[in-house]
Amino acid sequence: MLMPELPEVETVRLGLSRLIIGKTVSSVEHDWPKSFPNAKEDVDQFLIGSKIVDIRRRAKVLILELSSNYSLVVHLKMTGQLVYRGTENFGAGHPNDSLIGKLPDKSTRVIFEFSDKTHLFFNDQRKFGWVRMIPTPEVANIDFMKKVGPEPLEKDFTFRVFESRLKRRKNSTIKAALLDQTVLAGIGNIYADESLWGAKIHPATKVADVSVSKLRKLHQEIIYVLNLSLEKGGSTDRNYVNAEGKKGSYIDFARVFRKENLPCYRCGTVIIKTRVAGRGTHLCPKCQKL
DNA sequence: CACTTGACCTGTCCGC
DNA sequence: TGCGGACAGGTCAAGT
Repeated sequence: MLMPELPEVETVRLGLSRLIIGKTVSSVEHDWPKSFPNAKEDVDQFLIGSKIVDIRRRAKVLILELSSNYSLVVHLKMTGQLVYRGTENFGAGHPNDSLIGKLPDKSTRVIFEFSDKTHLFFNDQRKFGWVRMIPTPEVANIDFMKKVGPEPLEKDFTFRVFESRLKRRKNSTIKAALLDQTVLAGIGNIYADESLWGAKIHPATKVADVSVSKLRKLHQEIIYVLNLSLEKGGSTDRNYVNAEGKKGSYIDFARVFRKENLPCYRCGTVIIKTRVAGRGTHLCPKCQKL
């Protein structure tokens, strides 16, 4: 599956910003209620005929602001994709750097058509993701937005802030804490494993047992791996693609994620895969001791 | 309140 | 080849 985390969602945001800002929605089709739950009368009133005026991101959530003062709020969860197709390549085949062929396909849940006859497809194999319309001023009031932690790539994500947010999870494992979106925003399974390897911390270490020096290193590693991945257009593990349907390349630079049975880049010890916080977890048993 | 587990889904892979 | 079960892992609800 995919696992869109902060760098993947930000890559989609950048692509969509370039491709669809200023376009007017002319129609929408959807076949799975949970993928797009809004009532038809709201769609007709606040979506059809509205322009996309801005695209923002908070944590792993995308916010497509409409001229109607509503927003399309999108969570890709594990297998969601937002792919734009212009008229010139509508229904196009399968470029080498893409995972997507003709659209719509069997995982297409929502199709937005713009007034210039181009389309935005929301694909989601496992149907965990969703798109929903919310009045723009209310976006900040949804529960998730009120509870979500700081953005790790913003300047205000200092070590002090990180340390203070971790206090709420001092009895859980450091991996569970990194995955907790109320501690900090945007980390998922890939970047949790990658940053813990970088800081030489065993993922099952209790937060309270991680030394201050290792926490400092972890804070730096989180920022480092997220920036590196953003530079590489995110990670395509199985089916993440950007707004043009293209893959990201961070996975080629990954140091532990999906590296089980391969030598550790630092010490050559064989990387193992285990389970921590209910997730598949990759680590070097020599560099990352409990 | 802190923390863990199960549910939500579909597709793939592995062992028999 | 077919088939059952484990696994993939973001978030929320429900349970301890």
